[in-house]
Amino acid sequence: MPPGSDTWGHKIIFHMLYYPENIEPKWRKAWVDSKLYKVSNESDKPKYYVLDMFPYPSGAGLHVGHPLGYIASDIYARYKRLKGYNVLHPMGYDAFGLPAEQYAIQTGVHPAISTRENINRYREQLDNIGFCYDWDREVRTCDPAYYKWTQWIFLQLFGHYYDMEADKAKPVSDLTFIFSKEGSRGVHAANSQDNSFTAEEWKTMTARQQDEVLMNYRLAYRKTGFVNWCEALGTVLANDEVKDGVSERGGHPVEKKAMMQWSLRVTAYAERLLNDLESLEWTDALKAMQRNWIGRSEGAQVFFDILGHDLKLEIFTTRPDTIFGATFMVLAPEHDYVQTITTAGQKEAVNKYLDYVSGRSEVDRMAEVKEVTGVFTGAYAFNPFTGKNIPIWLGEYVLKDYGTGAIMAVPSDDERDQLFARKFGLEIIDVVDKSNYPGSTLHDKTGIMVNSGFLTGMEVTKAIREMFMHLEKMGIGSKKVNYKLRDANYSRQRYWGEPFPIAYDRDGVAHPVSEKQLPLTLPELENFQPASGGKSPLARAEDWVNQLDGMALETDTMPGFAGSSWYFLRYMDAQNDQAFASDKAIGYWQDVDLYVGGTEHAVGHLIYSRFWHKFLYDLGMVPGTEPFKKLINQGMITAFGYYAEHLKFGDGEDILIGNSKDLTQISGVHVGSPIRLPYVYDYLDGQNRLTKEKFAEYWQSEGHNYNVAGDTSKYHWSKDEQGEEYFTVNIVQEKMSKSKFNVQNPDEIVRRYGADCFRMYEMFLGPIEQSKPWDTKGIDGVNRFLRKYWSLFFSDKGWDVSQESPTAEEYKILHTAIRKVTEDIERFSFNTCVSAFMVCVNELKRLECNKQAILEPLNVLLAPFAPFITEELWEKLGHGQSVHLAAYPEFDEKMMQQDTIEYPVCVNGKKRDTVHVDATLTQDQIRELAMTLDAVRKYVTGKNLQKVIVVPGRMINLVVSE
RNA sequence: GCCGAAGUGGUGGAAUUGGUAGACACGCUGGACUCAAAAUCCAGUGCUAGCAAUAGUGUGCGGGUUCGAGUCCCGCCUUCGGUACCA
Repeated sequence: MPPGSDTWGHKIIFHMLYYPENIEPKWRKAWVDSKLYKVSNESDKPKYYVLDMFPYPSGAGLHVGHPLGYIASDIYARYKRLKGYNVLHPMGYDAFGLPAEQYAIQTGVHPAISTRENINRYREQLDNIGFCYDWDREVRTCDPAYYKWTQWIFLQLFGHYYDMEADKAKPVSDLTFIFSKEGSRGVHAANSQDNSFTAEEWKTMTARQQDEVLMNYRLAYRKTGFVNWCEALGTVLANDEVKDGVSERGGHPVEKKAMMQWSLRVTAYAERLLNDLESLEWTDALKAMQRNWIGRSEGAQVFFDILGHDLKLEIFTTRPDTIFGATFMVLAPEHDYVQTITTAGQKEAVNKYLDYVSGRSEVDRMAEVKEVTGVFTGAYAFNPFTGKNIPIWLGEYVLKDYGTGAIMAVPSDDERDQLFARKFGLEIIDVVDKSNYPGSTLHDKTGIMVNSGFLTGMEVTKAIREMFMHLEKMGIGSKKVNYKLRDANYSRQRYWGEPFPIAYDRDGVAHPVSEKQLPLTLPELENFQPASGGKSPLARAEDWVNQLDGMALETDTMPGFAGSSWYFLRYMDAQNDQAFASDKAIGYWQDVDLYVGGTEHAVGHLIYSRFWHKFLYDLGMVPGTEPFKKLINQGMITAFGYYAEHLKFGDGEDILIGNSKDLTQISGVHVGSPIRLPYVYDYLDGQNRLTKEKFAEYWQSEGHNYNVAGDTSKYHWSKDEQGEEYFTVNIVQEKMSKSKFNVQNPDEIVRRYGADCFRMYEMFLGPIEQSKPWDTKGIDGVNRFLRKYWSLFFSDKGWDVSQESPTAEEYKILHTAIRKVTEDIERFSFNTCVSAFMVCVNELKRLECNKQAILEPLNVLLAPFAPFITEELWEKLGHGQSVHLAAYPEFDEKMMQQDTIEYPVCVNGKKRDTVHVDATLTQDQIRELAMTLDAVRKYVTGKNLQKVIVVPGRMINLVVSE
């Protein structure tokens, strides 16, 4: 409807009605022109840093799930500004990543170009929503001016080792100095392999030998790691590109392949990462996830002799007390000793088993509980306590990177060991008597030792202590702390990531590229296919690789978490080309006060960032040991997915609609997956059935035929009593992603309802931390609210705001809202804030309140949620300065006083009546009053009144028995 | 498997410390205005029985603690996130 008249031709004053399209573009521009959201690094105000987890700019564009957290943090940032803080609230892009490279391989479009396009689109979409970001501080991890510093920090990691005594990182030059004075004896440092050498030996080593020794100590170091290798595709695959042991694309076999990889020694920081969790305002759930991820356990490192070899088998156990029950050993299939110790007779069986395991993912290996697998190596170890030779097996449930990759199996006291022993007929000796501890599980460290030599008769806890002493005395073991946390694999055989500032000489010794040469930029490439042997495409850019005289650059690139581990520091001083950020800027902003992002980053990103931050702290480059003081997780917005499952075909065999060849071709969907029917919702009947008739309509409709075939004659339809042919559609909630055709873009909503409505609707959907399905059904409610709010300021005459003094009731409504909204913002309950605004506006409307003394503070209260409408009304109220620079309204308790309180009257906990009670009455007076009520008499007559419970201000409960 | 979270009307959700279950919305039903529609406004709306007053029942399932349990305890079920190369 055009503004100015309605369809009857009646004149209306157009600004009396709320049209976001008349308001929002105007303020969007005005705020840019006036640099309203520009943040200074100098201010008398207290600082507050509100950070969003920056997005990966995918080709599907920003979807409605992204802004959920951004809107919440935007509201909080605006709220803090109104409260008088200098608020840093920046945004940027995590712009390196696999999808852009995949896209480049498919289309030939350079990742830099597609990424730039995606970023531009993201920016447009973000701008639409009215965020208060200071865009002058934007960062892009793929920008050389940014990744120069990612490379620089890597060089620091490369150039440092972890001194366990000082409990901090120190320069590798300190290490070489000590080695040349005292040899390895003088060093207590985190390392990959224990070495022992004298100062003399150190000095006589070749450069290459010294380099190998130092590599064991560096915080960024090289070691052999395993990758998912797909021979058919000639490339290394990410874990989520592998499904059931085959590549998701094409279904080719995938195996584990050993490659020399860079790693980061995050384990050196394990203890600090664990201990410092306490100081953080994170949810207990998140802290628990981090604790479990770090997985600290105290136990014993024990060495067993291997018969017929000059080798010691190192194992880690938390239950050294059960060593008398250790009847066999299990090694990870990838264990270094496997080839050495396997006997000729077992070679074939072992190789067959290794083949099987190489196609198994770690999740598969851990998740398999019903069926244990393993193979005997033919070798034996010696158990010095029982004096028996015990067989050494391989088993996939033992992982190479956890502990030492080998365990002593105690089948009596470990469930998996027990399953293993049962399956392969291995000996089981009971060593712990738990009969005194009914209800305790195998896992509990309780019971009395039996069949255990000198430990027999001891309590488990005492036996553990006793055994530690014994092992040390015998010189075959010691107390040790083990972490589940593993060093981070830091190499990717990809193009679209940060190049390593590392060059190898002819001996293969790694040298840092000089800082002056940073950034070491990516070469231009035409072809983004991996190079031969699964190497990064960079290996094909020979000129680039050999640009340093006599040296060859590393061709792998850094992983996604490199750039995202420190980006929050760059925002503090984003333009700096002398340092990653100036001391002054870091000194002012310190750390992130509030960090908002998804739980999916609970362990990965949040462990690595904390690790980098602690490292930079050790180097004196950041003032605190933790980057993120307070953190809240936003839930995911899911989409509804519609699936036709298990359709019957002709002979009764379970199949899908269409044929499998089409499916693979059209969407890459696996055969055997349920078939997706995008946007089918409108065609379903009440029981979620799609009838044959409706299917035809669905098929005709635009854009719906992603993976269904139009020829329905091949389908097997179910038939109901009326002869109606149909199949049932299952509705599930799932992640939004381009490949699922379920991405919902915010643009359309913003265009139709305005940004204010979109912002408030996203908040209104539910608690921020909960995942929930996207559905626009309820958006009209928020839209009506905004129109109603707008209408408070207008009457038939047009703009109509009164200067009258408000009544007590009006003040109470306002202050109820101020209290509720403020409390709820503080506890990040934004959905209930929106409800509180609705209640407030409903009540003011009922009173036809148009008084400035009420509407003005309310407008400021609403400004963080709906920045556009409030700015417009603020201007109309006669203010020359932005509402976003106003002062937050103060709550006044005096406005809340009430004469009577409404009490529910319950009998045995069930509500039977309500009563209004004078607010000044005491508890006893209320109790007496309750007895006189008709409703009470009815329930009490003829029964025993046991007692009357009065909870002041809350409720009255009568306890009655027969 | 392991770690973490969630489960409340037809739908999204509220109930902050153990104290009126279903706030606020959507949807639906009826009504007002209109030639009609849209928009707006008013009323009703957990379920079962009943004309009604009312009664019973009700927060994933099974137990328990309590005057009182969505909330606490024990045991399950289902869904979602992570599980180390998606970001």
